[in-house]
Amino acid sequence: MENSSISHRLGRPQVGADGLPQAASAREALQGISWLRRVSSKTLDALASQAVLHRVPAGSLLFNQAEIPAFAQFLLAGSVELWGVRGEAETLVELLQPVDLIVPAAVIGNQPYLMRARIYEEAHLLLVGAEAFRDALACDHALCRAVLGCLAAQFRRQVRMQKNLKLRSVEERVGCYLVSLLGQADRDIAVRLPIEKHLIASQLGMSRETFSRALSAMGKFGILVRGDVIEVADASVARARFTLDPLIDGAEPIDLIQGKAIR
Amino acid sequence: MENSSISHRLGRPQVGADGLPQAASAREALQGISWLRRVSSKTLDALASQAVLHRVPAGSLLFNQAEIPAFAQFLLAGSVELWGVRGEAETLVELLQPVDLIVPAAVIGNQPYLMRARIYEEAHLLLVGAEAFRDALACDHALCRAVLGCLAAQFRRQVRMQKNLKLRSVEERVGCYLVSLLGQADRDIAVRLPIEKHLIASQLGMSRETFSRALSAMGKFGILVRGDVIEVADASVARARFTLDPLIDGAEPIDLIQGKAIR
DNA sequence: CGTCTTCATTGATCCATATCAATGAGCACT
DNA sequence: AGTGCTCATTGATATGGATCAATGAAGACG
Repeated sequence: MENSSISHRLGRPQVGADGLPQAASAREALQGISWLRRVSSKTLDALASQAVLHRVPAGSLLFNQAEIPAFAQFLLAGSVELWGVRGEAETLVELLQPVDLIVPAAVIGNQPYLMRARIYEEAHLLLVGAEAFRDALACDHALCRAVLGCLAAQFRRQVRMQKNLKLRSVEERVGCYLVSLLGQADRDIAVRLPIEKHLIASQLGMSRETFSRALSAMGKFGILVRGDVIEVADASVARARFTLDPLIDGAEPIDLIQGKAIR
Repeated sequence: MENSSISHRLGRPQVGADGLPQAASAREALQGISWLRRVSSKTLDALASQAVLHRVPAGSLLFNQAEIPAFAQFLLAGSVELWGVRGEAETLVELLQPVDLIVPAAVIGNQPYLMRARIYEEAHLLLVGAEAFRDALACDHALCRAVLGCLAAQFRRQVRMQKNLKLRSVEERVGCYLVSLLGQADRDIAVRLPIEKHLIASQLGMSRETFSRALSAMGKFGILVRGDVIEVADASVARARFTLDPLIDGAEPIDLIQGKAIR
């Protein structure tokens, strides 16, 4: 894609290259997951002994809808598309970012997956046999709490998305999406779209064509999209038109279980 | 509303009347929650000592969006509307049925509610101070597992709804909704809509008018809606047109944590 | 360099769905 | 009976967004 001389705030995560601390072993990988920090070494050992560390290339199918989970999968690096499928049609339900669990809700209850999972950016996964993972949940309280926090964040992201879909028009969804990408800065911002446009369109619940048209229409609010770079001379107009709602657009902290220290 | 002579499969849950075993005390109420059955008496005692049993009339506001949870609320009987609100507009995200926890995701992480909760049918609630509940989660492993199962079911319902919204047209959503109400029977079925039409419309993500029109259009498939009763002479046509997808329309078992016996 | 492929844009068109407005039905209250 | 209320229906109309089809731009590859 073309690239102008803009150098402010750019930086799409490069597919394949990851700057994360490389985990040499499953044990080290588990150790490095911040929201597992309160889990005992013993349990981490037990999990690690059952675990496989996997590097999975972009495009790989992790699992399909209706499959019964074979593994609990920790996403350590890279990213994972979660697709809802119905016949020919499919929709991007979420794009999972590390570090997270890949649909623990299905694994916990040994229920069929409701979504198809595909690797977006080459991923580092840690796989634990589903049964072993459930056993660990049954044995280790701290692990259970950690997963509870993780799942709570996932639930809240779903609620946010349902509100976004049902309470906003296409233009608003696109506008808010872009504004949320901008961050704090107010003048002469340039940000790269983090993923391909057709993925954004699907996630926002519209066709690519509609998304494309909505992007051009953003010019009215001072947002110019050239290729995968969005340029904003003055963000105030856009911010005024597309007021972010912290109860829709906000981020969800994964690590909900804090120690007593937080109070 | 008018009522024909149809007597098959009728029975909207009567607002206010509940046939459930009346819990005289918080302790008994907790005891009666099947998915807490593995939680120790000690913890149930501890919770009960902090808990208040409440009977709340229809229409009451339980909490608003953006509020920080003051209580963990168990829905023992009745039902609760969860509304996503944005300015003037609001949408019914879910209608909670007993026995369930009311948005534990917010309570667990001490995060602002993303939804407004209102009593639909007069409800029996068990309230536990949020902090006390989090402490109990921190102390009791079995409770933690039970909540994990509860939350997993809630997450999966959200995913189902997002798929329903993004992958189906209005006609399909309405058709599948009605077909899922029919149950097994094939001939001469009459079922009452469980809730008012404007609530169904909001939950399915459409305007009341559109819902109303979609209902009349169901005649084409052998589904007649008269007042709040849907009558079906032969369900085969409707079932053929509106094939239920178990990964969208299925029910979610709340109690995911089974004992070893299940295997 | 040309070709193929993938992804995005753009235009023309159609249809689904929202919106606005009026009417109607059932129900509570006086 | 009459009034007002809520909820649902129905019609007319507008428009948002999907769909179909064609074009374009940017890599990948031989």
